[in-house]
Amino acid sequence: MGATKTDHFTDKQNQIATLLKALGHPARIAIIEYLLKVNACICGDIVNELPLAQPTVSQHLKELKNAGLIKGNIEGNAICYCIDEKVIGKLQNYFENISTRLTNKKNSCC
Amino acid sequence: MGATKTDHFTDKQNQIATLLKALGHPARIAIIEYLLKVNACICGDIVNELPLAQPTVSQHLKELKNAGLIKGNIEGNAICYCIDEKVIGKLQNYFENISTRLTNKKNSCC
DNA sequence: AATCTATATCGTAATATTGCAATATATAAT
DNA sequence: ATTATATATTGCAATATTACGATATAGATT
Repeated sequence: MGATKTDHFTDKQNQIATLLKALGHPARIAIIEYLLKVNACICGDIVNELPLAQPTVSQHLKELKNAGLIKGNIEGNAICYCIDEKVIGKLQNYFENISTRLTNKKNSCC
Repeated sequence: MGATKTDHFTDKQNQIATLLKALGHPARIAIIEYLLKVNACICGDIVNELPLAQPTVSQHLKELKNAGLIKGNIEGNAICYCIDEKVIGKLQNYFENISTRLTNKKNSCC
């Protein structure tokens, strides 16, 4: 096999999994953190920041874009990349919800 | 290639990526959500909850355990699985931090 | 038009992941 | 001791991911 059985899970589960999978690689975490660090949208520059070849970076950017985590606007002959706040908010809420439910629970056995 | 170049990134980036990668599969999200839903540690039961064969579920549980997201205590001839609150808290903080930094930033171009 | 710069796509090799049948292990119950 | 139950491990096939060289594309500059 090798193909994930997405059809057996709920849409929400698949959506969250897709987002987290997209962030589940250090290069893509590094991209997100770089976009944050410069505190602006980046036009160019990303390839030079990462220890990976240009096609590899391009591929990682594509995956982040496909997952909806970043947006890319064409800006002259460069592309302006930005983090999508909404999606990050979604993830924040997801983990916040889990956290509160865990603290309310008072684990008995572990 | 095919092997992730973890050595080129910071420890923190690799740690976060490892956690998110472990959660980047709907079956593992479903496991976490089931552990939450029953509001207790689960001894047994998980295999019957998921639309996957027992060895597959066992493998997913192992990955969650390796990433540190769940803990498993042997309880008779079953195993008692629980979510590790600390690690979830870490993820919550991570996304909260990104969120606040994003709202402070007031995206200019996107 | 020719050239430069930035990014994307193609092709491909190396490796990792997903899923499961078969089998092993280990405790519980009879 | 034998059997039942729960979970893990092994082995393997199908598929996905990662990485990059080569090449394509597209706007900017000269």
